Amino acid sequence: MKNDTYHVIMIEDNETFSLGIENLLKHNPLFTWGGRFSNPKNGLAYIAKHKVDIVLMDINLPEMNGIEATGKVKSISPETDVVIVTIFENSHKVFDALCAGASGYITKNSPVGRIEQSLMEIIQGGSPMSSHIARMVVDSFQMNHSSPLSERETTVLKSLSDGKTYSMIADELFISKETVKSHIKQIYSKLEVHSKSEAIAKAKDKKYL
Amino acid sequence: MKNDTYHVIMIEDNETFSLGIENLLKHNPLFTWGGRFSNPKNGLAYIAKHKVDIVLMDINLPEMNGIEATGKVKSISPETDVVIVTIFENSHKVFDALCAGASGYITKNSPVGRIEQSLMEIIQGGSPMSSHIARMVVDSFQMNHSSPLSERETTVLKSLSDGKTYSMIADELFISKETVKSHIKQIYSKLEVHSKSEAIAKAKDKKYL
DNA sequence: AAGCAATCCCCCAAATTGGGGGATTTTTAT
DNA sequence: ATAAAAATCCCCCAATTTGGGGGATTGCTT
Repeated sequence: MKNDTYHVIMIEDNETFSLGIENLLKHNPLFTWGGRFSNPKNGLAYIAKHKVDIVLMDINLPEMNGIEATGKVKSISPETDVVIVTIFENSHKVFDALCAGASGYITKNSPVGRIEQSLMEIIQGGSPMSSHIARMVVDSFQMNHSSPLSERETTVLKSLSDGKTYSMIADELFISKETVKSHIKQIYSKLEVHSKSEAIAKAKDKKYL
Repeated sequence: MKNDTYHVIMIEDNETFSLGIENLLKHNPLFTWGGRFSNPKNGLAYIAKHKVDIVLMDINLPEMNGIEATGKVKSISPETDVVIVTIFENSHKVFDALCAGASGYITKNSPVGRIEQSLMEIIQGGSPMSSHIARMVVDSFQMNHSSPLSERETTVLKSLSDGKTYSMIADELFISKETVKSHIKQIYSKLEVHSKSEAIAKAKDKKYL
C-alpha cells in the first residue's frame, strides 16, 4: 500500500535554503528528490506529470502564494501531502493553509533536522507542526464555557445555523413550533440581536456554538 | 505571568496507573501533586476550592464520563488545562474532548515518560497529542477539492449557512437578489436537493464548505 | 419565594423561499 | 473557433417563514 521511496519536491523562492534540504534528503534512502521550483506554476506542471508524494511549500512566492498553490496541488493530486515551510507563524495563514489542504506547517527557524523529521512524520501518517501551532489548532475547537444560552437554546441556534426552519426544528426536538419561537425570542434577547444572521454571527464569534 | 510550580491532579479510576504518574512528578520540581480522584465529582470539588493548573483526565469514569467532566472543569476554572489520558483513540472521542475544552490528548500505551513530557509541553503553551491524532485534527480542516460548486456558488452557500437572506447576500456581493436566486437554484440542482437545510447539510457532509 | 428553563398558545404584517419560465455576457476549455 | 460553464439579471406566483407583540403553565434550583 505504501511506496518504498517517497518522491519529494520543494516549491520555494530561496535557492540557498532549498539546497540545504536537498543535500539532507539525498543522504536518506527513504526519499528521492524531484527538484526545486521557484515558481509555483512550474511545480504544479511537474506534479501533473509525475507522482509526487510530498511537497515542501513556501508561502511567499512569485505569481501565486503558497496557500493558493497548496489548493491547486490538492486539486490535481489529492494524494500528495503538502507541508508548509515558512517564516510566518500567523494564525490566519496557518488556518488558511490547513483549509487549503496542507498536512503540516513548520517554520524555517526550526532546528536543522526538523524538516527531515517532519517528512518522517508525514510518511507515518502524522501532521508535523510546532507545539505552538498545535495549540492554536486545538484552541479553535473550544467553545466558550460561559455562554449565556441554555442547553436547549444552544441546540436550537445550532439547528438554525444548519438552515433549518422553525417547523423542522420543532419536529426534530419533538416540541411545538411555538416553543421554538419562544426559544429564539429568548436567544435574540440574550444575544441582543434582532435576526437569525446576527444571532448566528454573534454566537460563532463568541464561540457559543 | 506564570507560576514557578504547577499544581497537577489526576481524575482516574485506576490506582496503579496514577501511582506511576504521581511518583514521576514527585521527582520533578516543576510540579506539585494535588492528588488522584477516582470520582469526577470529588475532583471538581477540589478544583473549585484549589487553584489547579493541569488536570490529567481519564475518559472511562464512574458517574460522569471524562468528556463531560472536562466541560465542567473548564466551566468552573477556565484557566485550567485538561489533558486526556485514555486508552481510546477513537476520532469521535477526540473531537468531543477537544470541543469540551481539552488541551491535549494522549493514550495510555505511550512510552513511560510521555505523560511528563506532555505536561512540559502544556506549560510551554503547546498541545500534546500523538501524530496520528494530530493528523485527524488537521484533516478535519480540509475541504473536498472536487466540489461540483463554482467559487461563487460556494460563497453564496456559505452565506446561506450563516443565516443570511437572499437580499443580504446580494448586498454583500454587490449583485442583484435575482442573481443570488439563480446561484441558489444552480446549487440545489447540482447538489440534488430542494431546500436550504438539505443543501447546507449535504455541503457540510461532503466538505464542500 | 423568586428565578430560570422549557413548554405552549394567539395575533399579525412584512419578508422570505422555492419553483416555473426566461435572457445576456464573460470566462474557460477543447 | 466554438461549445460549455459561470455569472449576471428579469418576471410571476403561492406557500411558508420570520420577528414582534401579548400572554400562560409546569418544574427545578436556590
